[in-house]
Amino acid sequence: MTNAKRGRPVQYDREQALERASDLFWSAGFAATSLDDLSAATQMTRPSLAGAFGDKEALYIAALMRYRDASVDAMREILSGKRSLRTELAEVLDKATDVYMASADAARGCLLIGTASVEAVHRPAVRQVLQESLGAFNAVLEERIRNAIADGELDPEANAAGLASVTSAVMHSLAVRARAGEPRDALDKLSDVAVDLICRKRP
Amino acid sequence: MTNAKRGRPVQYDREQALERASDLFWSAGFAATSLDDLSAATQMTRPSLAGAFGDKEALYIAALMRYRDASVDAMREILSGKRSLRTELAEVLDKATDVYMASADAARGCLLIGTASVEAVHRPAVRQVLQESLGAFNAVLEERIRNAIADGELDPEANAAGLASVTSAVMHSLAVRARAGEPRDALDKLSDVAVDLICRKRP
DNA sequence: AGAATTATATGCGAATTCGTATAAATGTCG
DNA sequence: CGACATTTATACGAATTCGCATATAATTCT
Repeated sequence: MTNAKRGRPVQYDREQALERASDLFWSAGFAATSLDDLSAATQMTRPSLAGAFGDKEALYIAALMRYRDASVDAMREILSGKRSLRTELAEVLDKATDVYMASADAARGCLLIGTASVEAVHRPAVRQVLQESLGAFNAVLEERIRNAIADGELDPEANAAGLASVTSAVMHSLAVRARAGEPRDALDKLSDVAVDLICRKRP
Repeated sequence: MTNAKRGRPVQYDREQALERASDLFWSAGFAATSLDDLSAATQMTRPSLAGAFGDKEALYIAALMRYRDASVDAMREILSGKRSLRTELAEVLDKATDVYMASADAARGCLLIGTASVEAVHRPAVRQVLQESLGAFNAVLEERIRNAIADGELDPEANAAGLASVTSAVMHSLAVRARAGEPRDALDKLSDVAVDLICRKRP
């Protein structure tokens, strides 16, 4: 038996192509990004794109998932539990804001919140990825908060799920506000207040 | 001198046209809504649309502003100060969620957050409307919270601007999560926790 | 009544857009 | 070296999309 790859070998780098595609989707959104744009950015012809990823929606979803996986990993790393919850949460929000405002031009916010939200209504597959992704971020937060309760940094009766949900809400808002053009210090103020509120013990 | 309107009178109702246009933009977003769609929904021909509103972006912006003005008014009405801050904030979030999930089909969230965010990056005019709108909602919240501090419902040292910002964040998140397909009770839980957190007095 | 003014109706045209069909290229296996 | 498998290159076609150009309708002013 033989097991080597038959046929002409692929010339593109799948990961790199996804990254370039993400860049376009991230700033212009799904609907305003054409296959020609994607073809030019990835250096792949349209038939190659189709062969590698399927149609435009499939490529978009692959880009969303890659973004989410990397982002969830980065968040989990920060929330290692080595430092206080307060410190780690502040860093999560700070680093998220870095990403949301990273572009040299207008801030692009979060790929998922900023661009998948629009498509979610008419594209069930996108909606599902978005929902699952929001849930994934939230789960990481909730687990870390649960540990903080167990460690006594938060009150024993604190509501881990609820506090995680509020923390998620702040991230969603940072993403929206970044894309709306709000300045960095406005976003930082929100983060500061939120961390204070979330980490404050009961009266 | 004469001052009556010359020429053929307009047949369309500007307000109604804007409402119908908003409906399309709200569910499909700006980029995925064509002028033909808008023409069909408003019962106006494309030249009439152009004459009445300008190009597609101008029509979109008019729809955004109309939506914002109505929404800010509704919010201001609820935050009249006749009841406790806690009660009024809970109603704001509850009524907002009603709107975000009103559609018979997939939830559409907030027209501004759900659809203007994507366009904001490449369309400065949209970005400005979005930013101003977020600010307008926030200002109404902040004023009401300031009153609650003066009335003693909140601590005298409470940070009105900060608490308003967090309340805004929760609304942004409700809008995003609605569009992501999250169920009503998940949104309500977030609202409940947030109101508790925001209205809780210091330890 | 007729001229002037403004709105609506119809339709054209240039440009995009997306998927695929066909042909050429580049590798492996016998 | 030749048959086969798979990717890339080129190009086509059908459908949209948007703005405008031209023609028609409805109203007011003289």
